[in-house]
Amino acid sequence: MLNQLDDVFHALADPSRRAIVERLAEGEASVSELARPLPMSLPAVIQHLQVLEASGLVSSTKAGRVRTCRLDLDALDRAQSWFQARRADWNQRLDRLGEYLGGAQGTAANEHRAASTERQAPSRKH
Amino acid sequence: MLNQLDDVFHALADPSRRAIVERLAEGEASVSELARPLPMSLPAVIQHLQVLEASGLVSSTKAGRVRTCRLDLDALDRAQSWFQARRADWNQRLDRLGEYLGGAQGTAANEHRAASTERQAPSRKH
DNA sequence: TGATTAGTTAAGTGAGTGCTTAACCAATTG
DNA sequence: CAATTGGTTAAGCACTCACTTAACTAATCA
Repeated sequence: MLNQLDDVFHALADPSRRAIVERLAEGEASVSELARPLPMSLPAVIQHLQVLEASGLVSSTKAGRVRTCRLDLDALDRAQSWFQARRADWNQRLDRLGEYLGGAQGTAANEHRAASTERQAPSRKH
Repeated sequence: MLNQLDDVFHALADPSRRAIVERLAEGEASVSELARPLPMSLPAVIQHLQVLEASGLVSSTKAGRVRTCRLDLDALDRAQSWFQARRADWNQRLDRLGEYLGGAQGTAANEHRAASTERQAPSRKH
């Protein structure tokens, strides 16, 4: 269960898979709907979907002969929070640096500090 | 220049490279400082650094015989904004869905809407 | 000066990726 | 029923990846 981050980032490193995720961010879709805009065979798309499912970004259910795919927003948020953690580290270092340089507000270090340190709200109450 | 996203996500898909980025988020470091905690040969680390530099996440300069590496926070922010765009799509869809269902506030659709749609502040003034 | 330290280049290897085509199954339609 | 539609599996292939060892350069130190 640990380092799904490997799988998530690997999944997103492919432009076709990102296109699928972008499509699913606008709503559910069947396998062939997802395949239609992509310049490759159906089996290739299914393989991409398997990668996305393995990463946890996408889930799907089959009804009759059509499989419906949907995005797992929580998985997306979990990946995003890695970036936020890096930015938090960065800001913390700048804060310490600014303090060390003897300044209150308005020091050179604090000039470069960016705003968004806050975590996003949880996407589900459940 | 387009789809640096491929390169950035590919770079971050490797745990050793993420470890390097995490280290650099706390401040600059030399090649051997970055290599020390990693269970692999120095050339392997250098190859990872080349991947990170090619992605734009890391830059470096050489002074004497030591190369100092640093994180490019802007590149990190650019990658993060892809996630924010997906969440924005998602929320927009939920909004439309909620509207369609005839509700104002408090509809089932709006219940699931998460907070962070805003873009982060630019990290540099320039 | 010669030894050490910091980093780099080159070549090779085994495992994994992103596709393909061909064959196939199972639900739905005429 | 047979034909079509939606999806799946399997095998193969060119390419890339994450390492390795060995050999090397250049800056600094004793």
